[in-house]
Amino acid sequence: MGHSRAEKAKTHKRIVSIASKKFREKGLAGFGIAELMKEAGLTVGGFYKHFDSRDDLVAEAVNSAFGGWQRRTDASKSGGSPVSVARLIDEYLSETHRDNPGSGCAFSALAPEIARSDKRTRSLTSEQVRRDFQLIATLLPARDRRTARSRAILIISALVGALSMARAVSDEALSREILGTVREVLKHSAVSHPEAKA
Amino acid sequence: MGHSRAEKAKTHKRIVSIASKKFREKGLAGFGIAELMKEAGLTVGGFYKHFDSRDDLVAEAVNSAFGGWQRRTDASKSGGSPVSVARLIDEYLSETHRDNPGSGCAFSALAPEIARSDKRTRSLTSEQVRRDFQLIATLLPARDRRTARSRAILIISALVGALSMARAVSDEALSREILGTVREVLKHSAVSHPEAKA
DNA sequence: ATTATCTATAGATCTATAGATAATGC
DNA sequence: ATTATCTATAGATCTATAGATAATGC
Repeated sequence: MGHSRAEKAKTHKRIVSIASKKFREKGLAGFGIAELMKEAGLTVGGFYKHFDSRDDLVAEAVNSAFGGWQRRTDASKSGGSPVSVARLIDEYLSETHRDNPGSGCAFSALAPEIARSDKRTRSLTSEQVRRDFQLIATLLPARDRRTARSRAILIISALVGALSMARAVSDEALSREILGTVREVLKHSAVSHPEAKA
Repeated sequence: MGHSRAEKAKTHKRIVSIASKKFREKGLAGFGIAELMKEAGLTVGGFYKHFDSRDDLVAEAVNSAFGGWQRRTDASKSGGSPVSVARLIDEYLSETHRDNPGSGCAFSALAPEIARSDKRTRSLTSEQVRRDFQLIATLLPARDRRTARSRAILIISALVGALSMARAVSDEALSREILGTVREVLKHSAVSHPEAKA
Protein backbone atom coordinates (compact mmCIF):
# COMPACT_ATOMS: atom_id res chain seq x y z
CA MET A 1 0.00 0.00 0.00
CA GLY A 2 1.08 3.58 -0.63
CA HIS A 3 3.51 3.52 -3.55
CA SER A 4 5.41 6.07 -5.61
CA ARG A 5 4.10 8.08 -8.52
CA ALA A 6 6.16 6.08 -10.99
CA GLU A 7 4.58 2.97 -9.50
CA LYS A 8 1.13 4.47 -9.96
CA ALA A 9 1.78 5.14 -13.64
CA LYS A 10 2.80 1.52 -14.10
CA THR A 11 -0.27 0.36 -12.20
CA HIS A 12 -2.45 2.52 -14.43
CA LYS A 13 -0.96 0.97 -17.55
CA ARG A 14 -1.40 -2.51 -16.09
CA ILE A 15 -5.09 -1.89 -15.39
CA VAL A 16 -5.66 -0.53 -18.90
CA SER A 17 -3.78 -3.41 -20.49
CA ILE A 18 -5.75 -6.07 -18.62
CA ALA A 19 -9.04 -4.27 -19.29
CA SER A 20 -8.20 -3.92 -22.97
CA LYS A 21 -7.73 -7.67 -23.24
CA LYS A 22 -10.78 -8.53 -21.13
CA PHE A 23 -13.07 -6.15 -23.01
CA ARG A 24 -12.17 -7.84 -26.29
CA GLU A 25 -12.70 -11.26 -24.75
CA LYS A 26 -15.87 -10.68 -22.76
CA GLY A 27 -17.41 -7.49 -24.13
CA LEU A 28 -17.69 -4.00 -22.68
CA ALA A 29 -20.18 -5.19 -20.06
CA GLY A 30 -18.59 -8.58 -19.51
CA PHE A 31 -17.01 -8.01 -16.12
CA GLY A 32 -17.02 -5.66 -13.14
CA ILE A 33 -14.42 -3.35 -11.68
CA ALA A 34 -13.81 -5.62 -8.70
CA GLU A 35 -12.89 -8.55 -10.94
CA LEU A 36 -10.63 -6.35 -13.05
CA MET A 37 -8.77 -4.87 -10.08
CA LYS A 38 -8.31 -8.30 -8.57
CA GLU A 39 -6.62 -9.51 -11.75
CA ALA A 40 -4.33 -6.50 -11.52
CA GLY A 41 -3.48 -7.52 -7.95
CA LEU A 42 -5.44 -4.63 -6.45
CA THR A 43 -8.78 -3.97 -4.78
CA VAL A 44 -11.87 -2.18 -6.01
CA GLY A 45 -11.44 0.98 -3.93
CA GLY A 46 -8.38 2.24 -5.77
CA PHE A 47 -10.04 2.26 -9.16
CA TYR A 48 -11.54 5.74 -9.00
CA LYS A 49 -8.19 7.36 -8.25
CA HIS A 50 -7.17 6.13 -11.72
CA PHE A 51 -10.38 6.78 -13.68
CA ASP A 52 -13.25 9.22 -13.26
CA SER A 53 -15.74 6.55 -14.25
CA ARG A 54 -16.03 3.13 -15.80
CA ASP A 55 -16.72 4.76 -19.17
CA ASP A 56 -13.39 6.54 -18.81
CA LEU A 57 -11.66 3.17 -18.59
CA VAL A 58 -13.63 1.89 -21.57
CA ALA A 59 -12.47 4.80 -23.72
CA GLU A 60 -8.84 4.38 -22.73
CA ALA A 61 -8.78 0.59 -22.94
CA VAL A 62 -10.60 0.41 -26.28
CA ASN A 63 -8.27 3.02 -27.72
CA SER A 64 -5.20 1.11 -26.56
CA ALA A 65 -6.59 -2.02 -28.21
CA PHE A 66 -6.24 -0.48 -31.66
CA GLY A 67 -3.03 -0.02 -33.62
CA GLY A 68 -2.14 -3.66 -34.27
CA TRP A 69 -1.34 -3.03 -37.92
CA GLN A 70 0.71 0.03 -37.08
CA ARG A 71 2.80 -1.96 -34.60
CA ARG A 72 3.07 -4.82 -37.08
CA THR A 73 4.36 -2.46 -39.78
CA ASP A 74 6.79 -0.74 -37.43
CA ALA A 75 8.14 -4.10 -36.28
CA SER A 76 8.66 -5.09 -39.89
CA LYS A 77 10.72 -1.97 -40.58
CA SER A 78 12.99 -2.67 -37.65
CA GLY A 79 13.83 -6.17 -38.76
CA GLY A 80 10.67 -8.23 -38.32
CA SER A 81 9.14 -10.35 -41.08
CA PRO A 82 8.12 -8.10 -43.98
CA VAL A 83 4.53 -6.87 -44.35
CA SER A 84 2.34 -6.74 -47.41
CA VAL A 85 -1.42 -6.42 -47.60
CA ALA A 86 -1.60 -10.09 -48.58
CA ARG A 87 0.29 -10.97 -45.43
CA LEU A 88 -1.90 -8.79 -43.21
CA ILE A 89 -4.97 -10.42 -44.75
CA ASP A 90 -3.65 -13.90 -43.98
CA GLU A 91 -2.81 -12.97 -40.41
CA TYR A 92 -6.11 -11.21 -39.82
CA LEU A 93 -8.22 -14.07 -41.16
CA SER A 94 -6.25 -16.80 -39.43
CA GLU A 95 -7.73 -19.28 -36.97
CA THR A 96 -5.24 -17.99 -34.43
CA HIS A 97 -6.72 -14.51 -34.63
CA ARG A 98 -10.25 -15.90 -34.60
CA ASP A 99 -9.57 -17.89 -31.45
CA ASN A 100 -7.72 -15.15 -29.57
CA PRO A 101 -9.86 -12.02 -29.59
CA GLY A 102 -8.15 -10.72 -26.44
CA SER A 103 -4.96 -9.91 -28.30
CA GLY A 104 -6.63 -9.15 -31.64
CA CYS A 105 -8.44 -6.43 -33.53
CA ALA A 106 -10.71 -4.29 -31.36
CA PHE A 107 -13.10 -3.79 -34.21
CA SER A 108 -14.10 -7.34 -34.91
CA ALA A 109 -14.40 -7.90 -31.16
CA LEU A 110 -16.30 -4.76 -30.19
CA ALA A 111 -17.65 -2.69 -33.09
CA PRO A 112 -21.36 -2.83 -32.19
CA GLU A 113 -20.64 -2.14 -28.53
CA ILE A 114 -18.41 0.79 -29.46
CA ALA A 115 -21.31 2.11 -31.55
CA ARG A 116 -23.36 2.25 -28.33
CA SER A 117 -20.57 3.84 -26.26
CA ASP A 118 -20.11 7.47 -25.29
CA LYS A 119 -18.74 10.23 -27.48
CA ARG A 120 -15.14 9.97 -26.31
CA THR A 121 -14.80 6.26 -27.11
CA ARG A 122 -16.35 6.73 -30.54
CA SER A 123 -14.25 9.78 -31.25
CA LEU A 124 -10.99 7.94 -30.45
CA THR A 125 -12.24 5.05 -32.57
CA SER A 126 -12.84 7.36 -35.53
CA GLU A 127 -9.21 8.44 -35.46
CA GLN A 128 -7.97 4.88 -35.31
CA VAL A 129 -10.16 3.90 -38.25
CA ARG A 130 -8.83 6.80 -40.28
CA ARG A 131 -5.29 5.74 -39.42
CA ASP A 132 -5.90 2.15 -40.51
CA PHE A 133 -7.49 3.24 -43.79
CA GLN A 134 -4.40 5.32 -44.52
CA LEU A 135 -2.01 2.58 -43.53
CA ILE A 136 -3.57 -0.05 -45.81
CA ALA A 137 -4.03 2.44 -48.66
CA THR A 138 -0.32 3.22 -48.52
CA LEU A 139 0.57 -0.46 -48.79
CA LEU A 140 -1.67 -0.97 -51.84
CA PRO A 141 -0.50 -0.56 -55.43
CA ALA A 142 -2.91 1.65 -57.36
CA ARG A 143 -3.18 4.23 -60.11
CA ASP A 144 -3.97 6.97 -57.65
CA ARG A 145 -4.48 7.56 -53.93
CA ARG A 146 -8.21 7.78 -54.24
CA THR A 147 -8.45 4.31 -55.75
CA ALA A 148 -6.06 2.92 -53.17
CA ARG A 149 -8.18 4.37 -50.38
CA SER A 150 -11.38 2.89 -51.79
CA ARG A 151 -9.75 -0.52 -51.99
CA ALA A 152 -8.40 -0.19 -48.48
CA ILE A 153 -11.86 0.57 -47.13
CA LEU A 154 -13.34 -2.42 -48.91
CA ILE A 155 -10.62 -4.76 -47.71
CA ILE A 156 -10.89 -3.62 -44.09
CA SER A 157 -14.67 -3.90 -44.19
CA ALA A 158 -14.45 -7.43 -45.53
CA LEU A 159 -11.86 -8.40 -42.92
CA VAL A 160 -13.91 -7.07 -40.02
CA GLY A 161 -17.13 -8.63 -41.28
CA ALA A 162 -15.57 -11.99 -42.09
CA LEU A 163 -13.85 -12.35 -38.73
CA SER A 164 -16.98 -11.26 -36.84
CA MET A 165 -19.02 -13.89 -38.64
CA ALA A 166 -16.38 -16.60 -38.37
CA ARG A 167 -16.45 -16.09 -34.60
CA ALA A 168 -20.23 -15.99 -34.29
CA VAL A 169 -21.06 -19.26 -36.03
CA SER A 170 -20.72 -22.50 -34.09
CA ASP A 171 -20.13 -24.66 -37.16
CA GLU A 172 -16.37 -25.04 -37.49
CA ALA A 173 -16.48 -25.94 -41.19
CA LEU A 174 -18.58 -22.88 -42.00
CA SER A 175 -16.29 -20.70 -39.92
CA ARG A 176 -13.22 -21.96 -41.80
CA GLU A 177 -15.00 -21.50 -45.11
CA ILE A 178 -15.66 -17.84 -44.32
CA LEU A 179 -12.04 -17.19 -43.34
CA GLY A 180 -10.58 -19.10 -46.28
CA THR A 181 -12.91 -17.70 -48.91
CA VAL A 182 -12.53 -14.05 -47.97
CA ARG A 183 -8.77 -14.54 -47.65
CA GLU A 184 -8.50 -15.91 -51.18
CA VAL A 185 -11.03 -13.64 -52.87
CA LEU A 186 -9.45 -10.54 -51.35
CA LYS A 187 -5.95 -11.59 -52.32
CA HIS A 188 -6.78 -12.67 -55.87
CA SER A 189 -9.57 -10.38 -56.96
CA ALA A 190 -9.07 -7.29 -59.03
CA VAL A 191 -9.81 -5.35 -55.89
CA SER A 192 -6.38 -5.83 -54.43
CA HIS A 193 -4.56 -6.53 -57.73
CA PRO A 194 -5.78 -3.93 -60.16
CA GLU A 195 -3.03 -4.81 -62.68
CA ALA A 196 -4.83 -8.09 -63.38
CA LYS A 197 -7.77 -6.07 -64.61
CA ALA A 198 -6.01 -3.74 -67.06
CA MET B 1 -54.77 -11.41 -15.65
CA GLY B 2 -55.40 -15.06 -16.56
CA HIS B 3 -55.90 -15.22 -20.31
CA SER B 4 -56.46 -17.90 -22.95
CA ARG B 5 -53.82 -20.07 -24.57
CA ALA B 6 -54.19 -18.25 -27.88
CA GLU B 7 -53.61 -15.06 -25.94
CA LYS B 8 -50.47 -16.52 -24.39
CA ALA B 9 -49.04 -17.40 -27.80
CA LYS B 10 -49.59 -13.83 -28.93
CA THR B 11 -48.02 -12.52 -25.74
CA HIS B 12 -45.01 -14.76 -26.33
CA LYS B 13 -44.55 -13.42 -29.84
CA ARG B 14 -44.91 -9.86 -28.59
CA ILE B 15 -42.19 -10.37 -25.97
CA VAL B 16 -39.84 -11.92 -28.55
CA SER B 17 -40.51 -9.17 -31.06
CA ILE B 18 -39.82 -6.38 -28.59
CA ALA B 19 -36.72 -8.16 -27.27
CA SER B 20 -35.44 -8.73 -30.78
CA LYS B 21 -35.62 -5.02 -31.50
CA LYS B 22 -34.18 -3.98 -28.14
CA PHE B 23 -31.27 -6.42 -28.34
CA ARG B 24 -30.25 -4.96 -31.68
CA GLU B 25 -30.58 -1.44 -30.32
CA LYS B 26 -28.99 -1.84 -26.90
CA GLY B 27 -27.00 -5.06 -27.01
CA LEU B 28 -27.63 -8.46 -25.44
CA ALA B 29 -26.92 -7.08 -21.96
CA GLY B 30 -28.48 -3.68 -22.57
CA PHE B 31 -31.65 -4.08 -20.53
CA GLY B 32 -33.30 -6.24 -17.90
CA ILE B 33 -36.30 -8.52 -17.93
CA ALA B 34 -38.39 -6.11 -15.87
CA GLU B 35 -37.90 -3.33 -18.43
CA LEU B 36 -38.71 -5.68 -21.30
CA MET B 37 -41.90 -7.02 -19.71
CA LYS B 38 -43.04 -3.52 -18.87
CA GLU B 39 -42.74 -2.53 -22.54
CA ALA B 40 -44.84 -5.56 -23.40
CA GLY B 41 -47.47 -4.35 -20.93
CA LEU B 42 -46.67 -7.13 -18.44
CA THR B 43 -44.78 -7.63 -15.19
CA VAL B 44 -41.53 -9.43 -14.46
CA GLY B 45 -43.08 -12.48 -12.76
CA GLY B 46 -44.67 -13.88 -15.89
CA PHE B 47 -41.43 -14.05 -17.83
CA TYR B 48 -40.31 -17.50 -16.69
CA LYS B 49 -43.57 -19.13 -17.78
CA HIS B 50 -42.55 -18.13 -21.32
CA PHE B 51 -38.80 -18.83 -21.19
CA ASP B 52 -36.63 -21.18 -19.14
CA SER B 53 -33.97 -18.54 -18.79
CA ARG B 54 -32.83 -15.20 -20.13
CA ASP B 55 -30.46 -17.02 -22.50
CA ASP B 56 -33.48 -18.83 -23.89
CA LEU B 57 -35.01 -15.50 -24.83
CA VAL B 58 -31.73 -14.36 -26.35
CA ALA B 59 -31.58 -17.41 -28.61
CA GLU B 60 -35.17 -17.00 -29.76
CA ALA B 61 -35.05 -13.23 -30.19
CA VAL B 62 -31.72 -13.20 -32.02
CA ASN B 63 -32.94 -15.94 -34.34
CA SER B 64 -36.12 -14.01 -35.13
CA ALA B 65 -34.00 -10.97 -35.96
CA PHE B 66 -32.47 -12.71 -38.95
CA GLY B 67 -34.12 -13.32 -42.30
CA GLY B 68 -34.44 -9.75 -43.54
CA TRP B 69 -33.17 -10.60 -47.02
CA GLN B 70 -35.41 -13.64 -47.23
CA ARG B 71 -38.47 -11.56 -46.39
CA ARG B 72 -37.30 -8.86 -48.79
CA THR B 73 -36.99 -11.38 -51.62
CA ASP B 74 -40.33 -13.02 -50.86
CA ALA B 75 -42.03 -9.63 -50.81
CA SER B 76 -40.50 -8.86 -54.19
CA LYS B 77 -41.93 -12.04 -55.69
CA SER B 78 -45.40 -11.20 -54.46
CA GLY B 79 -45.46 -7.79 -56.09
CA GLY B 80 -42.97 -5.67 -54.12
CA SER B 81 -40.19 -3.68 -55.76
CA PRO B 82 -37.77 -6.07 -57.52
CA VAL B 83 -34.59 -7.27 -55.82
CA SER B 84 -31.09 -7.56 -57.20
CA VAL B 85 -27.84 -7.83 -55.31
CA ALA B 86 -27.09 -4.23 -56.25
CA ARG B 87 -30.36 -3.19 -54.67
CA LEU B 88 -29.75 -5.18 -51.50
CA ILE B 89 -26.30 -3.60 -51.23
CA ASP B 90 -27.77 -0.11 -51.52
CA GLU B 91 -30.42 -0.84 -48.93
CA TYR B 92 -27.99 -2.50 -46.52
CA LEU B 93 -25.45 0.31 -46.68
CA SER B 94 -28.00 3.12 -46.45
CA GLU B 95 -28.02 5.76 -43.74
CA THR B 96 -31.50 4.59 -42.87
CA HIS B 97 -30.22 1.12 -42.03
CA ARG B 98 -27.23 2.56 -40.17
CA ASP B 99 -29.47 4.73 -38.02
CA ASN B 100 -32.09 2.07 -37.29
CA PRO B 101 -30.34 -1.02 -35.95
CA GLY B 102 -33.50 -2.16 -34.15
CA SER B 103 -35.18 -3.13 -37.38
CA GLY B 104 -32.01 -4.06 -39.25
CA CYS B 105 -29.50 -6.84 -39.70
CA ALA B 106 -28.79 -8.81 -36.52
CA PHE B 107 -25.24 -9.44 -37.61
CA SER B 108 -23.96 -5.93 -37.85
CA ALA B 109 -25.74 -5.14 -34.57
CA LEU B 110 -24.72 -8.19 -32.54
CA ALA B 111 -22.04 -10.40 -34.13
CA PRO B 112 -19.41 -10.13 -31.37
CA GLU B 113 -22.01 -10.62 -28.66
CA ILE B 114 -23.43 -13.65 -30.46
CA ALA B 115 -19.89 -15.03 -30.58
CA ARG B 116 -19.90 -14.95 -26.75
CA SER B 117 -23.38 -16.45 -26.42
CA ASP B 118 -24.36 -20.01 -25.65
CA LYS B 119 -24.38 -22.92 -28.06
CA ARG B 120 -28.03 -22.67 -29.03
CA THR B 121 -27.83 -19.02 -30.10
CA ARG B 122 -24.69 -19.65 -32.12
CA SER B 123 -26.13 -22.77 -33.68
CA LEU B 124 -29.26 -20.96 -34.86
CA THR B 125 -27.02 -18.18 -36.14
CA SER B 126 -24.96 -20.65 -38.18
CA GLU B 127 -28.07 -21.79 -40.01
CA GLN B 128 -29.13 -18.25 -40.75
CA VAL B 129 -25.69 -17.40 -42.11
CA ARG B 130 -25.77 -20.44 -44.37
CA ARG B 131 -29.20 -19.40 -45.62
CA ASP B 132 -28.02 -15.86 -46.40
CA PHE B 133 -24.94 -17.13 -48.26
CA GLN B 134 -27.17 -19.29 -50.42
CA LEU B 135 -29.69 -16.55 -51.03
CA ILE B 136 -27.10 -14.04 -52.26
CA ALA B 137 -25.22 -16.68 -54.25
CA THR B 138 -28.42 -17.51 -56.10
CA LEU B 139 -28.96 -13.88 -57.03
CA LEU B 140 -25.41 -13.51 -58.41
CA PRO B 141 -24.44 -14.14 -62.02
CA ALA B 142 -21.41 -16.44 -62.20
CA ARG B 143 -19.73 -19.15 -64.22
CA ASP B 144 -20.45 -21.76 -61.55
CA ARG B 145 -22.06 -22.11 -58.16
CA ARG B 146 -18.76 -22.27 -56.33
CA THR B 147 -17.69 -18.89 -57.71
CA ALA B 148 -21.07 -17.40 -56.91
CA ARG B 149 -20.83 -18.65 -53.34
CA SER B 150 -17.34 -17.20 -52.88
CA ARG B 151 -18.53 -13.85 -54.12
CA ALA B 152 -21.60 -13.99 -51.90
CA ILE B 153 -19.42 -14.60 -48.85
CA LEU B 154 -17.15 -11.69 -49.72
CA ILE B 155 -20.05 -9.34 -50.33
CA ILE B 156 -21.79 -10.25 -47.09
CA SER B 157 -18.56 -9.91 -45.13
CA ALA B 158 -17.94 -6.48 -46.60
CA LEU B 159 -21.53 -5.40 -45.86
CA VAL B 160 -21.39 -6.51 -42.23
CA GLY B 161 -17.97 -4.97 -41.63
CA ALA B 162 -18.78 -1.70 -43.36
CA LEU B 163 -22.04 -1.17 -41.51
CA SER B 164 -20.45 -2.08 -38.16
CA MET B 165 -17.71 0.47 -38.72
CA ALA B 166 -20.03 3.14 -40.09
CA ARG B 167 -22.01 2.86 -36.85
CA ALA B 168 -19.00 2.85 -34.54
CA VAL B 169 -17.30 6.03 -35.75
CA SER B 170 -18.57 9.38 -34.50
CA ASP B 171 -17.37 11.32 -37.52
CA GLU B 172 -20.36 11.62 -39.85
CA ALA B 173 -18.25 12.30 -42.96
CA LEU B 174 -16.11 9.24 -42.32
CA SER B 175 -19.20 7.15 -41.68
CA ARG B 176 -20.75 8.24 -44.99
CA GLU B 177 -17.46 7.61 -46.77
CA ILE B 178 -17.40 4.01 -45.56
CA LEU B 179 -21.00 3.36 -46.63
CA GLY B 180 -20.60 5.07 -50.01
CA THR B 181 -17.23 3.55 -50.86
CA VAL B 182 -18.14 -0.04 -50.07
CA ARG B 183 -21.47 0.41 -51.87
CA GLU B 184 -19.76 1.56 -55.05
CA VAL B 185 -16.76 -0.78 -54.97
CA LEU B 186 -18.97 -3.81 -54.36
CA LYS B 187 -21.36 -2.87 -57.14
CA HIS B 188 -18.70 -2.00 -59.72
CA SER B 189 -15.79 -4.28 -58.95
CA ALA B 190 -15.11 -7.51 -60.76
CA VAL B 191 -16.20 -9.25 -57.61
CA SER B 192 -19.87 -8.78 -58.31
CA HIS B 193 -19.56 -8.33 -62.08
CA PRO B 194 -17.22 -11.06 -63.27
CA GLU B 195 -18.07 -10.37 -66.91
CA ALA B 196 -16.11 -7.14 -66.71
CA LYS B 197 -13.04 -9.16 -65.91
CA ALA B 198 -13.08 -11.65 -68.79
C1' DA C 1 1.76 16.72 4.09
C1' DT C 2 0.47 14.28 0.40
C1' DT C 3 -1.13 10.28 -1.88
C1' DA C 4 -1.65 5.29 -3.58
C1' DT C 5 -4.12 1.79 -2.06
C1' DC C 6 -7.13 -0.63 1.26
C1' DT C 7 -11.61 -2.10 3.76
C1' DA C 8 -16.35 -1.51 4.07
C1' DT C 9 -20.64 -0.25 2.40
C1' DA C 10 -24.68 2.49 0.31
C1' DG C 11 -27.86 2.27 -3.24
C1' DA C 12 -29.19 0.61 -7.52
C1' DT C 13 -29.43 -2.79 -10.35
C1' DC C 14 -30.60 -7.82 -12.23
C1' DT C 15 -32.13 -12.95 -12.57
C1' DA C 16 -34.98 -16.16 -10.77
C1' DT C 17 -38.54 -18.04 -7.60
C1' DA C 18 -42.62 -18.46 -4.33
C1' DG C 19 -47.15 -17.87 -3.67
C1' DA C 20 -51.56 -15.14 -4.78
C1' DT C 21 -55.17 -13.90 -8.14
C1' DA C 22 -58.33 -14.14 -11.82
C1' DA C 23 -59.20 -15.90 -15.92
C1' DT C 24 -59.92 -20.26 -19.20
C1' DG C 25 -61.52 -24.78 -20.35
C1' DC C 26 -62.96 -29.38 -19.23
C1' DA D 1 -58.74 -27.91 -12.21
C1' DT D 2 -55.65 -25.67 -14.75
C1' DT D 3 -53.03 -21.80 -16.06
C1' DA D 4 -51.57 -16.91 -17.49
C1' DT D 5 -50.25 -13.27 -15.09
C1' DC D 6 -49.49 -10.62 -10.81
C1' DT D 7 -47.04 -8.95 -6.39
C1' DA D 8 -43.20 -9.42 -3.53
C1' DT D 9 -38.71 -10.68 -2.55
C1' DA D 10 -34.24 -13.46 -1.98
C1' DG D 11 -29.64 -13.40 -3.26
C1' DA D 12 -26.19 -11.96 -6.24
C1' DT D 13 -24.40 -8.73 -8.67
C1' DC D 14 -22.34 -3.81 -9.93
C1' DT D 15 -20.74 1.31 -9.70
C1' DA D 16 -19.22 4.68 -6.83
C1' DT D 17 -17.93 6.78 -2.36
C1' DA D 18 -16.25 7.45 2.56
C1' DG D 19 -12.82 6.98 5.60
C1' DA D 20 -8.58 4.26 7.20
C1' DT D 21 -3.74 2.89 6.38
C1' DA D 22 0.90 2.95 4.97
C1' DA D 23 3.87 4.50 1.91
C1' DT D 24 6.35 8.64 -0.69
C1' DG D 25 8.43 13.10 -1.08
C1' DC D 26 9.15 17.78 0.36
